[in-house]
Amino acid sequence: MLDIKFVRENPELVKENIKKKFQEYKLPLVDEVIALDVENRAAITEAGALRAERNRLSKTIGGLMGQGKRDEAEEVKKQVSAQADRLKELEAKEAELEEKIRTIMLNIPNIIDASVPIGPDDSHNVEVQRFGEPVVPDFEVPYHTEIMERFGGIDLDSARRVAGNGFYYLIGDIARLHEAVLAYARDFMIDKKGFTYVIPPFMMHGSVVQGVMSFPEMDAMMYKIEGEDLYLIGTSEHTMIGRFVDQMVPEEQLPLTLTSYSPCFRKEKGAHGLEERGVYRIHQFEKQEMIVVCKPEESMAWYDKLWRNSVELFRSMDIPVRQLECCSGDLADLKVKSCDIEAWSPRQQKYFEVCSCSNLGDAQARRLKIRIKGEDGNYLPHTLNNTAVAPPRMLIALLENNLQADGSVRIPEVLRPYMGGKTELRPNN
RNA sequence: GGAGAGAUGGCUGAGUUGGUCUAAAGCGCACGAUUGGAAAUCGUGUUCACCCCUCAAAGGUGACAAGGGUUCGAAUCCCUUUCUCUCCGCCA
Repeated sequence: MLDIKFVRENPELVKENIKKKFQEYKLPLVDEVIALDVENRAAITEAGALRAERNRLSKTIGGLMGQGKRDEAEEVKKQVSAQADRLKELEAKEAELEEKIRTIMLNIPNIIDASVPIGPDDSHNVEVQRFGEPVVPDFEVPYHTEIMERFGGIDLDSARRVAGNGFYYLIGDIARLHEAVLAYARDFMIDKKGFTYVIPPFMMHGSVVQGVMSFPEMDAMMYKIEGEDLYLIGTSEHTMIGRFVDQMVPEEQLPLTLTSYSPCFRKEKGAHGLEERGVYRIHQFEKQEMIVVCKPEESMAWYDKLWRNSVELFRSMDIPVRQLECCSGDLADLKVKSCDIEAWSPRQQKYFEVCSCSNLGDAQARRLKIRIKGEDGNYLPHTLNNTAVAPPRMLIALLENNLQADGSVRIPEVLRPYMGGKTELRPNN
């Protein structure tokens, strides 16, 4: 979310930015919101003057009452009452205008970074760099659930009976591999990158949900607990960032470099390709996440560090990846710059998304009123987030890339301590 | 889940028969005086958002958990919600 003052002072820049994002239909919003802002400030000024007058008269009444001059006090009361209607009218107008302005501001996209490639949709995203050789083995790589089944590692049929489509039982070594990946990623972020490990709440109040996402997003993603004002989180970012909403953070604490673990629950309403026989897009998964809150001038450096962390992490598990930069049209409105880290799928012989790294600039901080108490005054920090690992989806890449010709799966060295020292998984039969 | 008590500035904490609350006092912090330097002492200052404004200053409005209500006027009275503490119950 942009600052209304910024829009007021730089309307042309904001419009240029909207064009870059191929959202021409939003252009009229700029002039509209500026007009509403003028009206709103006029109302605020007039209401302020009326309240000042009311406060002054009320004090007079207090004085008169104290002296026992009841009749005179009654006279002054009438004067105050005379203004009451106008003030009420203005207050209603203020509330209405503010709501309208906020709604529009939420729809005006953040100013994207100058380096973001321009394009209308995800087909124009740009592959920046590949890391590791995308190997195509000379044997057939089966569908990921089939690999898991060879180890007796997955039961989707029972999961469907118990919870419905989009859930899974992971069993035995596959379940253990799932946890190994999370534990390794956690330790990687703690020990190698110096991030602070956090386990946040996995549920939150409706007011927090409304703070961290828009209504359509909420409707499409969030599960609600019946009879309670509680929602299951769709990502730990919800409660990790929610922690700072309306807070003033001392500058000494920056940069906040956090790595959080949580299960994630998503309705995936309207999402195509909720696959019946896989764990690619599902209602429940687990994620190790990176969150950074930093000074504005440092956010781009952190952005580069964050996506490189993901690359390093995946390469250490022998998974080839590439960095795919989101073009302007594919960039969510809140984001300044964003890229996906995609893992190589030998079966499909293409890359698929496993991490998403975003620099939100100060948009999220402004929207959620997260502020930094600095030496030279207060300011809005920049916020960033990135996926470390999100299994079971990432297990698809892990299994496919480490599958051997004889049907066994090699366990990457870094994961072995978390697998009881095993070097490979052997099929049951 | 039941009963009771609470939520006030960076912290502690007064204020609850509505009216100089323009939120006491203390601590902390910043600056200054004093000192060879420091401690102690003394003095001054010390929330945020918004409006007004070329800038600054001055001024204005709002904010005492959140939201709503009563009133000429609410930290104070009423309602709803959230959270905290104590006791009981239940529980990994």
